[in-house]
Order: sequence, then C-alpha cells, then structure tokens
Amino acid sequence: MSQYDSAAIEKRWQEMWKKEAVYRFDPKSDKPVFSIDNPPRYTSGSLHLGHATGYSLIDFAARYHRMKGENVFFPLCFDVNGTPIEVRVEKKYKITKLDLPRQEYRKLCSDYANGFIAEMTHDFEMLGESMDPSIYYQTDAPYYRRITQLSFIKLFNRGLVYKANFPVNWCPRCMTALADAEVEYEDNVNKLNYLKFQFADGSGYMMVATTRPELLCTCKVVAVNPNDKEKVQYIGKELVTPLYGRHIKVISDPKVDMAYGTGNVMICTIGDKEDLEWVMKYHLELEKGIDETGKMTALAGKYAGMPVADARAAAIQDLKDQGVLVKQEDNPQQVSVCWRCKTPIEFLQVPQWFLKTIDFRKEVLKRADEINWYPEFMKVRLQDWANSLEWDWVLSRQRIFATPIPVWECKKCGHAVCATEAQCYCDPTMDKPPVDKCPECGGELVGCTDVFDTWMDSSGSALYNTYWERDPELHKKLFPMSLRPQSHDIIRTWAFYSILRSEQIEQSKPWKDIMIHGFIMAPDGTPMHTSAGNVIDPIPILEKYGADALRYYAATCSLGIDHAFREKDVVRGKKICIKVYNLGQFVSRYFEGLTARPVECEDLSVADRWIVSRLSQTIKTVSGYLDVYQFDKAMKEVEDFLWHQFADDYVEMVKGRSDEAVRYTLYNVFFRGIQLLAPFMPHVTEELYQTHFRQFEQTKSIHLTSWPQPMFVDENALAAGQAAADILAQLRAWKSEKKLAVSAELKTVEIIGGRTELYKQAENDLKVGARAAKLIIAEKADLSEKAEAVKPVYAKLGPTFKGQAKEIAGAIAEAAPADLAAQLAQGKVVLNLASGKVELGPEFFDVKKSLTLNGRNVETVQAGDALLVIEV
RNA sequence: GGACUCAUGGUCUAGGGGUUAUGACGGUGCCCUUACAAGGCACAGGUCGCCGGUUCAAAUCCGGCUGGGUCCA
Repeated sequence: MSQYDSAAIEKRWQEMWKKEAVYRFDPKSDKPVFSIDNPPRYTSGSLHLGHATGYSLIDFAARYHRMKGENVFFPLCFDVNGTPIEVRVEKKYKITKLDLPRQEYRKLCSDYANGFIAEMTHDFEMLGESMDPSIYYQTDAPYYRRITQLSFIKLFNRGLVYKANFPVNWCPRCMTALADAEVEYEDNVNKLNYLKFQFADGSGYMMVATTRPELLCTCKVVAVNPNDKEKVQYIGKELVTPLYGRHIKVISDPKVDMAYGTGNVMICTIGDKEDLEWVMKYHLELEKGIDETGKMTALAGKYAGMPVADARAAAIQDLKDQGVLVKQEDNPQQVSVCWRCKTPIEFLQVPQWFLKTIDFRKEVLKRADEINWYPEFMKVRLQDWANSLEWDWVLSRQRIFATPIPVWECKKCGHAVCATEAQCYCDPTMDKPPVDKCPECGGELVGCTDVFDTWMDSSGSALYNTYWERDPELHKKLFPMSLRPQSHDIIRTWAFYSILRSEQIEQSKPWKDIMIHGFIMAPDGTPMHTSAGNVIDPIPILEKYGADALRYYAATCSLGIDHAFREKDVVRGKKICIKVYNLGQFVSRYFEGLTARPVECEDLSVADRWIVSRLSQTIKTVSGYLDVYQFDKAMKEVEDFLWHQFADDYVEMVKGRSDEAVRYTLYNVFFRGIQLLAPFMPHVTEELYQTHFRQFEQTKSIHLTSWPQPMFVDENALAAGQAAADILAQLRAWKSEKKLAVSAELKTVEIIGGRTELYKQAENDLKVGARAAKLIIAEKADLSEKAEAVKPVYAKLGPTFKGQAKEIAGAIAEAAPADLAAQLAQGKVVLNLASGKVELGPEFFDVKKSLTLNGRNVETVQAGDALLVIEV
C-alpha cells in the first residue's frame, strides 16, 4: 500500500502539465472566455508568502472556470520596470543613475531583473499555478511598452496630456517626482523653532514658529487666524524676514491653527502640502529654494549648495547667534518619505507631463459601479479616492529603467512633437523624431529623457492582454476582461488607473469582476517586514507540507481582510491530502476488475441515494461560492463533504456491501468529490484521477474534465439517510468506548423510538452499517419514558408574546419538566403568571426525553430521541 | 486627523437578532478497529474586546471607546 508523498506526486504532475501544455488559452475557440488580468509579478526575486497566497486564490478561479468549460486566459507575466529595480541595482553596484550612460544603466537593470525570471517561473510551477506561458508577457519588453506608448500618443493627440510646471513630490535621492501613492509617512520628532520677525515700521516684533528655517529664503507671507483676537491687529502689516531681510505681509486665513506654535504661520514656496494649498489660494509666486538633488539654490544665499539638513542646522546656528531664535521645542510630526528609499521628500516645482484625470472623475465612478466588486466594500475606497482627487496624474518620472515618453521637445520654443504610432516602440533618446525640425519655430528637437510612471505600464494590462492594437478581432472578443484580481493596497493606483485608461481609450470598464484579497501577516498578526525579521519563507513550507497543503491555507483566507499566517492550516491541508489519498486507495478496491466505468444503476439503496443527494447539494453550494470567489466557504464545503459525510459516514455505512449499486455510487460520488477539490488541490487530485479514474475516463488530466453537475436530490433519501448515518455514528462511538472494532459483529440492534418511519426506509443500510445479525426498529418497547428537560422555543415565544415572553420563559424554567410533560401529553400547558393566565400549545416547547428499558441484559445507547438496545 | 476594515475557547477561525455558538490547531484520556496513528472515539476549554443604546430577545443592529490592519492631496 503506497503512502502519500507530496514531493513526488507534485513533481510528477507539474512535469506532465508542462510537457502536455495542459493550460492553454485557445484564441480560435468559440467557447466562452474567462480572462484574468493577472497581476504581473514584480521581478524582485524570492517568493513571498503573500504572493503564494494571492496567486493561489487566482488559480482557484482559473481552474474552476477551466473545468466549467470556459476558454481560460491566465497569462504568465512579470513586471520588470521601475524604481525598485533601480534602487537594488544602484545598491549592488554602488552607483547612481548619473554615473553611467543611459543604455548601460538600463542594461544593468534589465539583466538584473531578467536574472530572476526563470526562478520565479519555477516558483509558480511549484505552487501548481495554471498560468499559461503561451500568452506570456513582461512589462519591459518592447511589445508591451509599445502599447503604453501607443495609448499615450492617442491621449496626447486628443489633448488629454499636457506639460506643466507643477510642485510635485520629489525624492532628492532617487531624483524623481513621486506619485502621491508613492509617498509614505513616518513618525518623526524635530524642532519647532520660535523666531522673531521684526515689523518693517520698527513697532516691535512678531513670533513665528517654524520647523523649516532653511526655507526662510522663499518665505512669502505670514498668516494668522482671523479669529485670533490678539493677532488681528497685525493683519496687513509688513514684516522683515530674518536672514534675508525681505518685506512680507501678514495675512489672515481660517485654516491657520491658533493652538500650534505661536499661532502664526510662515508660508514658503514651498515646504509642504499645506504651503501648496496656500500658494494656490493666494497665487503666490513660486520660488525654488531647494533643487532636484536636495540642495539649497542660489536663493538661499550663503547656504546655497548645502544639503537641506545642513542648511537647516547652519540657519538655526545663525539665527541663534543673531538672537532671532528665542526658543526650540520638540515637535512630533509625520514626515513624507519616499516609499522605496525612505528619504524625506521635498515639494519642488519641476516641469512634468500630466494626464487629465480630474475631468474623468465621474466616468471612472460610473465604470466602477458597472464592475462587480468582491468584496463590495472595497469599491468605497476607490470612490473616496476618486472624489478626493485635486490634481491630475503626474505621468513623468526622471528615471531610466522604464518606458520612455515618446516625445521630442524643441530646444528653442519648448514645442513638443509626439512620436507617430508607426514609430512605436521607440526611445526618443536614441531614435529620430518624426520631423527634422520644430514645426513651430524650426528649432532643434531633443528627445525627452523622462520616462513613464510604471503605473502607466501596469494600468494598460487589460489593453495589452486583450490584443489592443495587435489583433482587432481578438480584442473585440476579449475586452472587457472577466476578472481583475489584486490586493487592497493598490486600489488607488492599479485599479483606479486601469479604470481610467480603459475609460479614456475604450469608453468601457476594463473588467466585469474585481476580487480583492488582503495581506498575509506574520503569525502574530503584525505585518511582515525584512526589518522586523519576521518574514516567512514559503519554500521550506512547500518542501515540508507540499503545494496542495499551502494552497489549502490560501483557500482559508477570505477575501478583503488580512490574515495572519497559520501553519496549522497548512498542517490541516496536508492531512486532507493524506485523507483523500487513502480514501482513494480504499474506494478503488471497489473498481477492481472493471473494464468500463460502472453503468447507471437503478436499485440504489437509501444510503446511496442519500450520499448522491448530498453530493448534488454540495456541488450546487460549492459552485455558487466559486462563482463569487468565496473560496474559503467553497473549500470548507468540499472538505466537510469528502471527509465527514463521504468518508466517515457513507464509506463506513457501506463497508459490508459489494453490490453494483455501491460500486456505482462510490465511483461517481468520489470522482465528483475530487473534481470539486481539484481547483484547490490540483496535485493530489490529479494523482487520484490518474491512478483510479483515468483508465475509465477519456480526458488526459482531471483539470480538463468537466465541472460536475448535480446528479439528483432525493429529499426523502436525504432525511432517511441522515437519520441512519446519525444512528450509526452513535453506534461507532459506542463501539469505540467499549473497545470494540468498528467492524465488530453484533447479535441484535434494536432502535426504539425516534424517527421510526425514516429508520424503516433505511433498514438494510442500518443493518449493514451496524454489522448486526438482526435489526429491529420499533416505535415503542417495554420502556419508560422520562422528560429530562422542557425548554421554551424562543423563536416562537418571542414573536407571539413580545414583552410577556421573558416572564413565560422564567415560569417554564421554574416548573418541573415532568409536570410540563404531563400537561403537554394532554395537549397544552397552562401557566399562571402575575400578568395573567397563559395557555401554550406543544409548538412552544422543546422536550428532551430519555428512554430506559429495564429487565433485560442489554446495552443501551441514547441516540437523539431514539434508544439503541444492543445485544453483543 | 480622515476613510475602510477586523476583534468569538490557549491559538486561529465560521456565523451575523431567537437551537446546546462552527470548525481547525494545540491539550488530556482511550484505541495500531485491514483506506487512513498526519487516523478514530471521547473529554476539557468561551461573560463572542470594553461601555452605552435599540429590542420581548444582541456575539449578531446602532453609537462611543480601546487595540490591530490597509490606504491616505
């Protein structure tokens, strides 16, 4: 008898699936398409537990729809763009982007990222992912970048793209503008400096508190709150800035926090987002105090060329020396930092390319409403985001390893010439512009060195996947896609921009459904971070328990919420593998000697009809859950059915049989059972299929078989079979207690009372299941009945008696069960309450009875309302 | 500071106005019963985060608080 060996089994079938190209999208097929806008995995190397879980969830959907007969589009894909790779490369070679020619730098990044792809593809195979390599893509390839550029050109030509000077989040280390989504916040404590600002008319001074004295060089105004009674007298007066001696005005603005610092705020152009708001509101002239490398500009006078932190220290020293700085206090604040390198960001005005986004707010919201969100509440995040947008999407980045913006600009007049569609893919830093000279002024055209925000590439995945601008017919057939799976952290980026792009290019939603999963946390529920040292490597888990076991864990993670990693669920997953594997070994004994699958059988027993009915119900329930991506609930149903109903109850019930009916039932129920399990545990189910069913079924893989349909539901058999199963479960427990083998033969089993009419229908199943030589089913015997407890049925009592219900329940609890039972035997119970006399029929009571039989040398077991009398 | 979300035996989870509150892992005891000891049977273990409200009835609905998570112009 062989034993379950996850490593051998998983390797065997992974190789077969690959060799036989089992998972292939067929562009020519006219079957319904189920297309997945699969998240291209970022080429950062090692597999993370979060990836393992996320991609498993997607694979469940892919496999389910494949078995439903749909033409599944599930691409193997990688995201090979952007700053994170650059950061790693710079770290590895100890360089910055300025140290190398663009092409060499780009090659270093490309080689670095591509070096991981083979290994990461292998990771997916090890997990049993059914991604399709025939529709492979990676986001740095010219064929993919071409789509990004083409969509840009179309938007450019429609006037949706513009270049503007605009304050942007700027990371001085990465030397790039950052989208707000790329800005993180860190708690920090710095100093709040109290400075004396002299009035220009010599009438004394005003105290201003600031955390950024180095920005005095761009200080434009000082604001006070109009409700600040002490300060209103200063509004309109002139102040002289320390260090620079500029004359500035005092203004009033209701947004000034009177309680913070001195209640007077100096507004610079610009230090933070609040400054930006005031700059916009009062149309202040933008001055640049800090440059792109994070150093002070000439405006800063003697601090010019110093890094911001040094300039601040120097300014503070000078202010102290001059007696301007009179006080410093600790100031806890949140600093904005770059999401990748954690360097504090600056707000700088830099020429940037923008895509009109705010104008599309309504359309995006409308498309979001057209998409089915799983779970629904995730849509709220997108809506909040869309509604709070205040400026357009900054498309450009001053980096290198990304898609070039296909534009040339005139050196003289700044006029921008966009590439032609025929030119794409192109790189304006190497390729020639479509025209020789500036069409406006005849000046020289220079290739744009800016690249796209990587979300510009990513948000085009639904377009790329559906052959947009590659195959119009296929595009029409595939767009919009069926499903976007993703995590909740990138709703405001990937999901939002994808919907925006789809609206701008296709005036349509990009997908029908979106499913959003949570994060995998460390076992203690805190996020996994390399810095916290709590990152769990999934590879040893895969080796110890197998991919099917890890996938079981993934299945227990309900959508939308974060889950702590639970190794015990992986353990449970492996136990299920072992259980079904062994179950297969047992069940297949019944198929020995078969030359074809068992023929349809007319005379099924009640037990057979019961398990077939339960199977049919399970198929319906599981399909319903899978249709709405509720994998946790679906898995639980399958697990409960296979283990408890099929293995524990049905198989135990029929062990004594060897007829055609049981063979037919075991074959069909077990086959369909493992089909239900196949999307979750593809390896062990393939092993079972190939070992026990393949010889009778035509299909080369279980994953290409058709999703099972319900066989029949026989309500009567459901009730009778369940009643019999419950009796037999009690009997097995009794045997175990008496240290008897489950297969121990019994002389007589008498079932007295309880659901007699049901037991009678399943009489033979009970007899076989009990291993009883003689089985008697009787309504009554020579026994005495005793009411153990009489409880009120609250669900009936409450709605009928409302406020009186509590008093009635109290009275019932007080009364003797025997007395209540005696009254019930007469048809009703009469209670004398303080609030009056109440008559209650039997529907208000739940009577627990016990039956005892005296005077016979037998064992008795209570099984629900029935009494089992056993003669060994 | 804001939006969304979560809080249920030792640990983790299901449920989402009225049964005896689901199950897993762990614990204890018995059993190597011929598919399965990573199995079977039994047992112990819970004031369903805290405080209020709605209701005849709240783990469940509402409000506040505390604590976790995610996102944050």
